[in-house]
Amino acid sequence: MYVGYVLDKDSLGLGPQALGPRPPAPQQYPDFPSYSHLEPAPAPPTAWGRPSSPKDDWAAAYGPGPAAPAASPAPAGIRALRTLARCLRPLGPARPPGAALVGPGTPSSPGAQRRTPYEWMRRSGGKTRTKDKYRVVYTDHQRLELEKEFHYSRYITIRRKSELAANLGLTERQVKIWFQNRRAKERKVNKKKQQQQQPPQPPTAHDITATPAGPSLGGLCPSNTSLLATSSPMPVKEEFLP
DNA sequence: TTGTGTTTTACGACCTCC
DNA sequence: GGAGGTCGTAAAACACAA
Repeated sequence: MYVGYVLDKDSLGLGPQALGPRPPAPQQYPDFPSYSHLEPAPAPPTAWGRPSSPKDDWAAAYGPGPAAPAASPAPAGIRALRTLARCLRPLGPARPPGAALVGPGTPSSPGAQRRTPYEWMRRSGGKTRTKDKYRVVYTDHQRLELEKEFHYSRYITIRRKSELAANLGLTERQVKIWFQNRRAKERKVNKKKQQQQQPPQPPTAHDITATPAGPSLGGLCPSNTSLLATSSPMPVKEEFLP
């Protein structure tokens, strides 16, 4: 997910606070003064319907019991919603807001949890990830919050990771991996952008030594550009400031 | 409906830092 | 040695053209 997606949320009524430098207001996190996006909203609609759990919960969550009910079977109007969302989202995500977040029978716990039962598949010779529900799809709310955090800082602190995981019903491992994937995605986008801007040239040492923290960010949309332009090279969380 | 391309989660391998 | 970084990749989820 990316800015375009977040902007989508804006267009859908989530408000401008969804992006950009966080206002200094409500100090929900004393050590994180500028962070205010975790409004006391209703519990995030996690795909698995429960708060973050220890890794050992996986087996229980994926156990023999019936899977969590579908978040919502795609209604007739969903198509139209998707089309609309796509129009609003140049680099749109795979799943638009409002669409079914998880399919029927979606496992109630993702990430590290699924490590346990599939261990034999991945480790042993015939490793395959083709057991039903190899991965979950994060909810819009989860992605939005992760995106906001990402736009605040490309690298999440341990403390924020904990908080975010708890608030979003994810594991810390999932948050960590999400950030890793998000950075990878950003690098990919930047690389693509760079290649489009300049004609093909043989790789130079500069290309090879480009640092992840510094590249021009925000090629995703105008608002993102302006947002990131103000945070060069990288925003620094207050807890890291002298 | 189906085939195909893209995006999103998740992992393993490997590296660096403390 | 453990945690977390990048990189490469697998596979599910999804969009869309044919």
